[in-house]
Amino acid sequence: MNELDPLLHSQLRLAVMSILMSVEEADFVYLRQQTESTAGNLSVQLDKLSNAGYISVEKGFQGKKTRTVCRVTERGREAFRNYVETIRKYLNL
Amino acid sequence: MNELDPLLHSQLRLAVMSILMSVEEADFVYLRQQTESTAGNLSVQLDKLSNAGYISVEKGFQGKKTRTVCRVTERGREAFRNYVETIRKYLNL
DNA sequence: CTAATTTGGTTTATAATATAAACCGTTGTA
DNA sequence: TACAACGGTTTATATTATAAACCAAATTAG
Repeated sequence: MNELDPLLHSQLRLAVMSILMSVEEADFVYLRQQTESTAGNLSVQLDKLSNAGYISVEKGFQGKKTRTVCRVTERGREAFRNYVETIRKYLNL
Repeated sequence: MNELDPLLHSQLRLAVMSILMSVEEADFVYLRQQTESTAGNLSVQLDKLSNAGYISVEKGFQGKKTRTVCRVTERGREAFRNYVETIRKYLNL
């Protein structure tokens, strides 16, 4: 039995990756709404995904308001696919 | 997005449940071998699953040696199935 | 027989993780 | 000019996973 990538085996980070896998671009506010997480928690988990190179985080402006846009990187896609394959074995899927 | 049962969203506990779902009875030593976990870790996680009523743990003897046999309960089966359904949404499966 | 070693665990300490609370700068608004 | 709201970040806390230390019984070695 293989190890489950600890970076992905976390409820919130998995939810974020799940969204980004299907959407290709999502900002902080949207992720917060979809995941129903607190801003602090989301911020921390985005950092971790970013530091791992699984997502890119771009801070820009929407008019005068700041806007943080996230995208999954190719590395992130691969890690996600790999996680899916691994956990399928645990779930007997 | 639903919550992932924290009792099952743990590498080792999920591995144990996965095994028990397909085997219907497994002892401590077997689980230790299959999961490649330390005895301490396994002991703790079995306790948690047991306290949650997800598995039954029976301590008996095999000749003169002690033998701890585990089985998944109906409650455990249901929780596992539910976990699978929930995480499928995260994984887009 | 007695002393080590192994087996099958449990208990306890530690390290890592997730999460929320408190905070901060900017921007609209009363 | 305050003061609330938005978009976050940083820091503190509580939980969790994990390994290390330990224990009793059984086996093996001298």
